[in-house]
Amino acid sequence: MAQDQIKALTGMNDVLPGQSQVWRYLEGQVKAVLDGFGYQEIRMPIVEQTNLFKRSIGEVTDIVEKEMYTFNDRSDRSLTLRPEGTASCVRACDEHQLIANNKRQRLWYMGPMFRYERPQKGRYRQFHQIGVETFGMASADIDAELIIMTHQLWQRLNIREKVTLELNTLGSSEARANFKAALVDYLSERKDQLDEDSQRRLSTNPLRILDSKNAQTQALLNDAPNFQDYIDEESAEHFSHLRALLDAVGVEYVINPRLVRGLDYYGKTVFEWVTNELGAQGTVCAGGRYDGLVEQMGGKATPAVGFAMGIERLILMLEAMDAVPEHVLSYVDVYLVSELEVADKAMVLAAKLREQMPNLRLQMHMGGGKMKKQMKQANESSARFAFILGENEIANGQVSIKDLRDNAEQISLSQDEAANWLTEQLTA
RNA sequence: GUGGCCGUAGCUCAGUCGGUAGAGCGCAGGAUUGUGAUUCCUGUGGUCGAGGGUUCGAUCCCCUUCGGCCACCCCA
Repeated sequence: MAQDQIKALTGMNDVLPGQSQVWRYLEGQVKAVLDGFGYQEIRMPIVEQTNLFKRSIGEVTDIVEKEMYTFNDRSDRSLTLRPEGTASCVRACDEHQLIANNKRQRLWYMGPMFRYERPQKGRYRQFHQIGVETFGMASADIDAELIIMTHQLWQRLNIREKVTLELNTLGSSEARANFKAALVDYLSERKDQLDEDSQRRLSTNPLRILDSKNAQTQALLNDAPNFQDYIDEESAEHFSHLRALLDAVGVEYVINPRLVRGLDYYGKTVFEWVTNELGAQGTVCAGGRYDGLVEQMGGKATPAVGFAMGIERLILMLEAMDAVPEHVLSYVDVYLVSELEVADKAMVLAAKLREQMPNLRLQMHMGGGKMKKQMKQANESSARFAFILGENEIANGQVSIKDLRDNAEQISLSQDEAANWLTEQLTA
């Protein structure tokens, strides 16, 4: 290997052939579920004005303070590679009047996000999310729909048993502010008993202290102010409505009063799907309600709920659980080999088959070579069948077919019958 | 940003108490001029992550640096 070889940047990964098959499988399953619920795709730019993220995510969050890929372009404007999708989505919806006058929208997007963090398992500097955002719907039924939708996805992906839904409500901004003040009062008096990180969070993001992994801090929190005493009535009703809907549909959840979420814009419902299959990065999908964000960003007050899931994390899960179906790795149905003398006839047969079967995945051997070599290529191609053309077959208008998976007897068919026979085999 | 572990062939790893390296798998060819996945034979494989220091001599010891993995912080 060359020493001065240029390599991919830290935390930015190539998705190689084979891996990409799994990505396409996952994306396909997600799209199928989204289609089933009538959600529409929206595609936003990957780069935005830096201020968009500062305004939406919150100036004092870690994302904005130290994790953004921010640079000046040639016109000296400050631009940022998006660290998440919600801000861009809200911007696009407002800019194009998609949510004017509380018009309802159910939207999704998929693509790369960028955060300058130290990579570790399930966390990369360029990572990929599938995000879902809904606008114009204030009642808890849409919160429930989103959760039910993800629940259905886990079932489709066969990972349902290994993910747990954690649920909480953050209440109204007033309730949250009151609670935050009380919490800060309580903890400030006991500051010396807090772990170092939590002491810092006391001034930056006190609610996050609830999330602390430090045992002593958690013990201290047992006697701290309880959010139940601060929650506003409307949020409490919203939450119980959501719970009733999930109960009715049979989606199980765990109430986690200490689930807070890092971004400033969340209020009322927050949820996370977590797993212990992935080491430290156990959150596979997370979201919540952000009724205040659209207005905060200069639009009209518009209720909104959404979530995002991490594609890399889901793929790690699929692999950890061995939940990738066999057929996903196959990318060829038929591998066509031929003797050099009839290679042009093979081209003609391939063209004919492709015309008759638009969905057929047919790969042709190129460059001739010995039959042994061609068959070896066929075997490695993931094809189920090798189609063999030699002078004998051409003389009889036939094609020989070998099943590469089981050791069935090789057969010969008339070339005209091949398409029908294949259709039968591949749909069986 | 902080901490721990690790960098030897395409991959997984061994090794040299300091004398410029080896296995398995893979890959290529052949046994088998119309047949893969099994078997057998042959071949291909490396500036031992990079730079510097000590030394007659460094892949090995020391320093620096880069990269990877995992964890903290934080998040999908």
